[in-house]
Amino acid sequence: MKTPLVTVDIIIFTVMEKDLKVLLIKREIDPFKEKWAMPGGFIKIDEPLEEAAKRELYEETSVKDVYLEQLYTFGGIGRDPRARVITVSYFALINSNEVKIKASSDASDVRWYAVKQLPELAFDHRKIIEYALKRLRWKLEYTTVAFKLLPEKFTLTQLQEVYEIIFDKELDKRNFRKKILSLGLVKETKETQKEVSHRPAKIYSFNRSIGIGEIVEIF
Amino acid sequence: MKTPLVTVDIIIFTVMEKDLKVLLIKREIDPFKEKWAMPGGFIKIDEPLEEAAKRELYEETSVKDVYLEQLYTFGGIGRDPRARVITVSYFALINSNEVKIKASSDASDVRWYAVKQLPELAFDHRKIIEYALKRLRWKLEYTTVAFKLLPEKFTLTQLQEVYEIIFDKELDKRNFRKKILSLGLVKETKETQKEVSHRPAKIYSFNRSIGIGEIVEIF
DNA sequence: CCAAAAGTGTTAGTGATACACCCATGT
DNA sequence: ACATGGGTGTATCACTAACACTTTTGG
Repeated sequence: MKTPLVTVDIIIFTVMEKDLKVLLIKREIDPFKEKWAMPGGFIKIDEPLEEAAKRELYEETSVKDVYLEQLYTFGGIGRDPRARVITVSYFALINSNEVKIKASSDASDVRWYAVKQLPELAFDHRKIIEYALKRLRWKLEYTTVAFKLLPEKFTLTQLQEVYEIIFDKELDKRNFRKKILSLGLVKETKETQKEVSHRPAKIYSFNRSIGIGEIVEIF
Repeated sequence: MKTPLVTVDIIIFTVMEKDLKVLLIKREIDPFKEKWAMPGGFIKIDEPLEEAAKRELYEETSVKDVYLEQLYTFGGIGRDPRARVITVSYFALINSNEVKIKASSDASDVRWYAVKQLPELAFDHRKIIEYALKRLRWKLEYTTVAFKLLPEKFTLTQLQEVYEIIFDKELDKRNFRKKILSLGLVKETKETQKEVSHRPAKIYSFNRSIGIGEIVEIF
């Protein structure tokens, strides 16, 4: 029986330099040579899907330890000019600290692009990124995944910036804090910001008694 | 290159006889001979995924014209004892009127089962149904899909019953009506219920200016 | 006139929004 | 002392939740 090929693709987001970014790789082979694409590739016959996604991400970008969830399976005919290929796409988040270490890990053909300034993309990857972006906004509104875009310890202003950047909208500082604190999502640490030329902010950490990705209506 | 096989499976829900039901088929061949399974099967090499889902559903159960959306892609190794099989599952809703015509369409080995009384299921289908049920509850809360479980014209009590059955929880009649009417989800028709031995209810229809499945916070 | 389900308003409480000033630190 | 971002409270409005009786029809 003829059966389609199966790939996984990973769309990984981070917040960096006050911008929402995705990690892309420049293709070195046809089809779509020289175009940019999300990390991904064919799955192995004895490999679970999510593991394949992690493996491809690590092989191609040296990025690991990310929040990962399945996004959608794209299976239109003609996605790939060579053959029928079905791709199971995964949605990943990583915090900007780890990114600094890993993004430049190999050649310069792996880059973080601001989602507002994407280059020409291979396959149907633009469509996939748009879909992922909707999911990301939804996830921020209704779950606690935002914390996966921040390091272990953060200030409330940093947290608010994550929301503002992704929603592309300013939020009221007082109301934001009231909401986050009343939901008990974070706990204070004893630390404060260092070496800032203004009043230092309190440092918080995520309240681990609430699961990351758990459904909590935030806005 | 070795590549997995790809199937689609459809989990179709309806509300019937004051119960939430799913359509299952008794398998006539191994593996899992005599066990019940969701409709589905291998996709064709030149067939879009969603079309494959519709085709399998129609071939196996004569059910068509359903609300259909992709649910999740299950790809664990060992799902199918014969080979590596990845299944793209679809989530479908149909209203109980159409069901009456079509459910008994062929042999008695196609049956609607109450989700609370499922028989022994093939493959990982129980897990898939549980996942679908969570999605269904979520969809009812945040979108307008409930209307896909009702005929074109319905009473508010019928609508409320759909919610009560799926949430497995009683709702306040006055508050429910206030909410539905204030969201403008329905419009009154000129008709009323006939041949009931009590005050006849007004008949409503879905307000088509709001898309089915559109996100609207209902509860 | 009885049974059955339809239909309808008010109140109290909770959460959302809008808004402006003082505080702590480094230079 | 000034510049910078950190941190805080209150009032209004909208929405939610709880709750019981009257209406219309058929039998």
